[in-house]
Amino acid sequence: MGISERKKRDAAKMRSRILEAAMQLFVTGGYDNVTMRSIAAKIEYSPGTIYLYFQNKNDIMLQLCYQGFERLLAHQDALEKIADPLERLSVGGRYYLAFALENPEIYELMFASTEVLGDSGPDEEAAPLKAFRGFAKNVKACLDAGIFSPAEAETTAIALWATLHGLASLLIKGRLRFLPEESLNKVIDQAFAFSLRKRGE
Amino acid sequence: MGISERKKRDAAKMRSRILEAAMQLFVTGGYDNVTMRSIAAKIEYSPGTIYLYFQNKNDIMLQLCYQGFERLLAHQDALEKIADPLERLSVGGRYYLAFALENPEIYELMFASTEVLGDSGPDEEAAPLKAFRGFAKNVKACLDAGIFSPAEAETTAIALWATLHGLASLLIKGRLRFLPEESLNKVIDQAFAFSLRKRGE
Amino acid sequence: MGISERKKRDAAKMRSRILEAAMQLFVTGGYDNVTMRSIAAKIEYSPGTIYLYFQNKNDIMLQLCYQGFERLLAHQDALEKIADPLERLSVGGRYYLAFALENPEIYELMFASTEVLGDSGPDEEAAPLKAFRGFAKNVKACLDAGIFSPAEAETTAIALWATLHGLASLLIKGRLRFLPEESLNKVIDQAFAFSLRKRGE
Amino acid sequence: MGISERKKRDAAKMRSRILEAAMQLFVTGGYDNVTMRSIAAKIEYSPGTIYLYFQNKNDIMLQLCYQGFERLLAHQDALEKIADPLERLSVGGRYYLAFALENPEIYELMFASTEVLGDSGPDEEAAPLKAFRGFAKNVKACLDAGIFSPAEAETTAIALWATLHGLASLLIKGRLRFLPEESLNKVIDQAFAFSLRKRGE
DNA sequence: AATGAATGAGAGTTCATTCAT
DNA sequence: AATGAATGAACTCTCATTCAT
Repeated sequence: MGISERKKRDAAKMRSRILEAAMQLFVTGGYDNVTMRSIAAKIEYSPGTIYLYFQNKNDIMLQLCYQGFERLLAHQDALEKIADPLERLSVGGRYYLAFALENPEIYELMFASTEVLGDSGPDEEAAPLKAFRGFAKNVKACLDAGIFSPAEAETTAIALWATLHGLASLLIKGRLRFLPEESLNKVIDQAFAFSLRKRGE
Repeated sequence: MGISERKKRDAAKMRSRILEAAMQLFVTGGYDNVTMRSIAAKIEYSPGTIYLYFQNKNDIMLQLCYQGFERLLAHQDALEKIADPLERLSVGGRYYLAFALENPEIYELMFASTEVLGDSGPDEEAAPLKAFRGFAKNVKACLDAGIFSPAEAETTAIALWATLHGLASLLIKGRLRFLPEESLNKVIDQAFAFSLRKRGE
Repeated sequence: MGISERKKRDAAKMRSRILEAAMQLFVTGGYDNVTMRSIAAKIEYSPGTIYLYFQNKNDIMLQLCYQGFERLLAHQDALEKIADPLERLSVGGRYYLAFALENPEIYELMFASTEVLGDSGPDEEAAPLKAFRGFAKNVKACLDAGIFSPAEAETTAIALWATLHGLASLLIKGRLRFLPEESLNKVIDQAFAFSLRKRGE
Repeated sequence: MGISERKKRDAAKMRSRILEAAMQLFVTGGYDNVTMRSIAAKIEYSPGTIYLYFQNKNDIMLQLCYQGFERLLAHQDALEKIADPLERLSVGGRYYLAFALENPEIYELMFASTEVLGDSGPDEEAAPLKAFRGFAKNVKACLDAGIFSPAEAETTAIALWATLHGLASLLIKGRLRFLPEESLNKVIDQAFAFSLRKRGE
């Protein structure tokens, strides 16, 4: 029994190494930089070996995607300590944006690619959905606290999420580059604050 | 003169046919599905012929992109008739979303691709920027009318644009597929309305 | 009759323009820079037109080659004024080298290409042969003047020609680049002088 | 260990096969006749396979080039046995010429192509330079022995090398085809002898 | 005489993937 | 479990040349 467990552990380790290598390549040079060959070279195994641990290239990217969600969710969990719901939402949003801008490639993979997550059925969307649920919970708290006008929590959450995702996406793709560098952060902050504006503000 | 004009027309027609073919392929399977070969096959010409009308593959995608902007801007111009600024903004936003959802691939090309528009300098961003400026003008009108709290028009415009873009992007990429189909439209409407909520609403 | 003559003149002019354009392109960027398209563009005619005046690309290069020989022969003719045969040979050689280095591309075409002159029969070699004959005549004069040991003029001429051509070729192809730039000219001069050394020198 | 060695041998064999195929194609129809596809067809492998053994087409030609230099240098080494410096030079020269005429295409690649060796800096010219150095050493011996007039060894060596290269090049390119076939060899011999003529000869 | 649209063949190169060992 | 040689299909793009007009 010890043997089969060790084997399992070895296999998991190998998967990790492959994912780690893929991630580094991915961050460095984008999707096209991740070739099965280059991953193999990085972990010093042969290309064929990778296929013992992953079905194909897409499978690898998918796992990378899920890893990204896990990191994002871990961030979100840390928010629980913050008592004020609006503050929680605000800090969470900033986290989200920071994550996107620090890991633009991964973020793209997670939220803006069809290739990897594909047109999969609704059930496979578990990861993005889970991330959203956490977010939505915070929104609901704001509604309950009377910070936003009564509305469906989901609707409001979607609006806020869309704003965040939109900002992230526009920034990553350089579509806000017309803004002067120095005012960029301020504008982003204000834009997000505008979305969070309370009633009567 | 009749001859040269006919030739010009023929050439324009050919460009149209190529763009049309490229578009169809693009919509079907994304950027990678558009190969010079496949376009050629679709229009029943040899691959080389395409290079008589376009510099290279990127040129084609760029033109497709510009066509998209033209259509979008044309839509925007039609808004001028609407007197009420908030209504104008609201209708404009819905237009924008509808455009994105009706031409998802093109929309992606326009606002969410690095490949085609590239990492061009701020001055080359003319087309997306122009679209934004029209939008920003409407936002300013709302501010002037006291609908939103006094704030920098640009900031507010970016926030609203980001929301729209975020909604479009999430929808296109199927990230909101967890919503029941029948409530989708309502939710989107409400989400956008939330973003546009007036002071004290 | 006037008409047909004008037409002949026009045709000749056209051939000249094409050759001129081809030459410029050739000198600028080598053989690969001369495409039928580029020639056509330069003379502002369509590619097809060129085929009305030349059989094909090779034909053009061949004519360019012959032009080169004509220029070289013109140079040689100017030598007749020099009385001293060794001096004549020396000056001629320097001319030859200078021509090669000033027109490296053309020189290559003339003396170091199979593609253009091809494996043509001995009779088509008229031009290079003629150039050689002029050279050989000067060599013979040296022999007659007792400057070189008695030997067949042709043999001696070939030896000297080979040296010149070898120098030209090595220089053009950069195979003497290991020599310090400043001593290059001196070495070339001395090398050629060595070949021309008189008996007992 | 036996296995890895066999693999090494197999790989070396494969490289040889590719080079051999490339060489044959090269000799048949020059540089342009060597296409990756044609090599692949000749060795009955797929085009991609070649890239497992060589970086690209130029790499293959480069190796062919180096092989040529190795063979030439091997020839040169064999000269050491000859005591008389002039004789050594003479035999060496004949070797050189014979090599050039027996391997005209390779010779061209080695000494008269920019494409393969390129416009590399002076230090990359190692191979041609090395060949020249051996040659220059023999020339120096002749000078030391008083066979040629005192002069810089390098200058003299260049003069002689140029003659050899010139003869080789003119012959390869058929520029001496006007000579009657039967006297060709005699003339070449004499021409080279003329270049080697001693003082007072 | 001139056009210029069109072709067809082909170039080098890259890659995910497979499979005998 | 791991290899790594091999594939085959695909890619973008270029060019000399032709021919109906």
